[in-house]
Amino acid sequence: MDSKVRVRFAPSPTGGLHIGGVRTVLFNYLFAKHHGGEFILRIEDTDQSRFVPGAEQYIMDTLAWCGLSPDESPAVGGAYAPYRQSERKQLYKKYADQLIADGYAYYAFDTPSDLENKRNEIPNFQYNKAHRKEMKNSISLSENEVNDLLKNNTPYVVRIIMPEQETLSFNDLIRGEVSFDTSTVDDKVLLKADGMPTYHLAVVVDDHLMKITHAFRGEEWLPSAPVHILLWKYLFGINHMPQWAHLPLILKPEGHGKLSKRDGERLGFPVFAMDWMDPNTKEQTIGFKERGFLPEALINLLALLGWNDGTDKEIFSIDELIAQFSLERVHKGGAKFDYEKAKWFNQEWIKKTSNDQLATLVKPFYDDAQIEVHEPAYLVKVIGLIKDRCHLLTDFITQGSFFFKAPTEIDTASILTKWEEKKQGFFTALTGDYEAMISKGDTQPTAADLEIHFKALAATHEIKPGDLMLPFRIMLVGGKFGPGVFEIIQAIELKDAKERIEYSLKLLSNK
RNA sequence: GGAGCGUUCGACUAAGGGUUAGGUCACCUCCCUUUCACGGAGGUAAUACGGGUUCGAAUCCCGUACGCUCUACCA
Repeated sequence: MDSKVRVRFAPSPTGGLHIGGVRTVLFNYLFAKHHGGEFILRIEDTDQSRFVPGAEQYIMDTLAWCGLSPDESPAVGGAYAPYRQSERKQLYKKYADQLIADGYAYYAFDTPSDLENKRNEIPNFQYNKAHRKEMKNSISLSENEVNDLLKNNTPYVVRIIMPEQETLSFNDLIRGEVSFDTSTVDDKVLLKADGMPTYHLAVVVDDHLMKITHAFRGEEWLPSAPVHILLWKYLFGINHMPQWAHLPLILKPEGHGKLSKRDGERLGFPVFAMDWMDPNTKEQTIGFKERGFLPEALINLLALLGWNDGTDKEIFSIDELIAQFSLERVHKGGAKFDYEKAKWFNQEWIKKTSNDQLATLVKPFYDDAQIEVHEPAYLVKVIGLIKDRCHLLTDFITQGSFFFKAPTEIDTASILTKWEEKKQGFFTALTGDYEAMISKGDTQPTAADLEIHFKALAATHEIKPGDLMLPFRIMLVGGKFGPGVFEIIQAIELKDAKERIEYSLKLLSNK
């Protein structure tokens, strides 16, 4: 048996965490835990120009919320620290030097504008065998020229020499054998002018140093795989290379292409796991968490986007996912994201969650909506009454706020279509009866008792109860929704019910 | 342009040479519900196209089309 399974998620801290990223984390995590291995978080902050303060913390907060905490990370440390590539900067140069010494890489002194000019001059310009002799580098220049440039501290990058017409293939855990002709990829930069490695060098060096056994990443990385394979071959030996798996992409719900932050804004659903505010632009992006998703539901729906266990089962806990997960059942093709189905997953998880737990989860949403919850037990009771009609935690506000304060918006239009004098009389009598019950001290009638009383009163007024139910409901909750009318009264109690009826009656008489 | 990868109902997917191509979301109908939901019962709806191989193809092979990704001193 091989050594212990070690996988890593290696994001660059440039902004909020997209659900595609969360799914990459998930598959890493599931694979690691399924095999009793370790999951490492490594921060790839090699591009200083794109560094966004707070993004790293956001990533860690998101993983914590999702319940996908790493075994090793910049925050918790580990045997292979540091886990931030910017703090590992000095490590990479020696490998770049080694590649140059071994003839696999070279210095290139071209300035950004040199490259830009070249690209403008030659359509589809590639820095490769065909053109590298036209450029300013240690292949085209004499040894003396190169030494002079280096001595004068001329900025340079290190580029890999892509061999010509060498077929490179590897076994992708998801796709099977994939092969490339090395001539189709250019001489990638390995070490930048600022001394930082590019992704290509850093990923190989760090995966080696951190003893990564399986490397998962998005499908968009497939075309650069030959560079990484070559680097493994040159630096550490191809036999030590981790097993690669390129994950399918999460696509836009309509049209084509990768799901992006913009799609969420356009179509009105979250794309980031949690709220994210860009510290530079102050732009706010909504997250699944704040939209009212349970982390279990987000994990569940992401797992089923591109994977299934081969049965009809769709609801999985994280432990069930760990037990069942296998890369063989991960799809090759991308999957379109469907927000309706996402909400269905959340609804299923709301149903699975106890009322007590839901109460603590829902409470912050009530606080944000400035709805005061005096008694936690009352909130639990309300949740029991409305939970079946909630898809999102935020639905507990729209479905439940009237339990805490009388509605101010009353759909009087719906009452007025069939409103008549005798109904007015009925409700006036009803408030009278409620008043009498209150003064008798009978403040806690059951829903069943209230219904019996209501029907009896309707009979004396010679009105069918059915003609009264809808207006009654609207008076109590403001609109055509909510649980049973008498259960509502039982919950909000008689005094409140009476006041709501009176308020609506006043509105109606003004119309 | 080049390279790589992909393609089953509108969406997520099952079926790995033999099924009336199954399930879930969405949509429609009905039942339940004196509201809205939940729940229950039904329904509409798919193997991109063209060639092979085979007694038999969604499944294997070839071609075509379409789509996606990459083609930065970004990851």
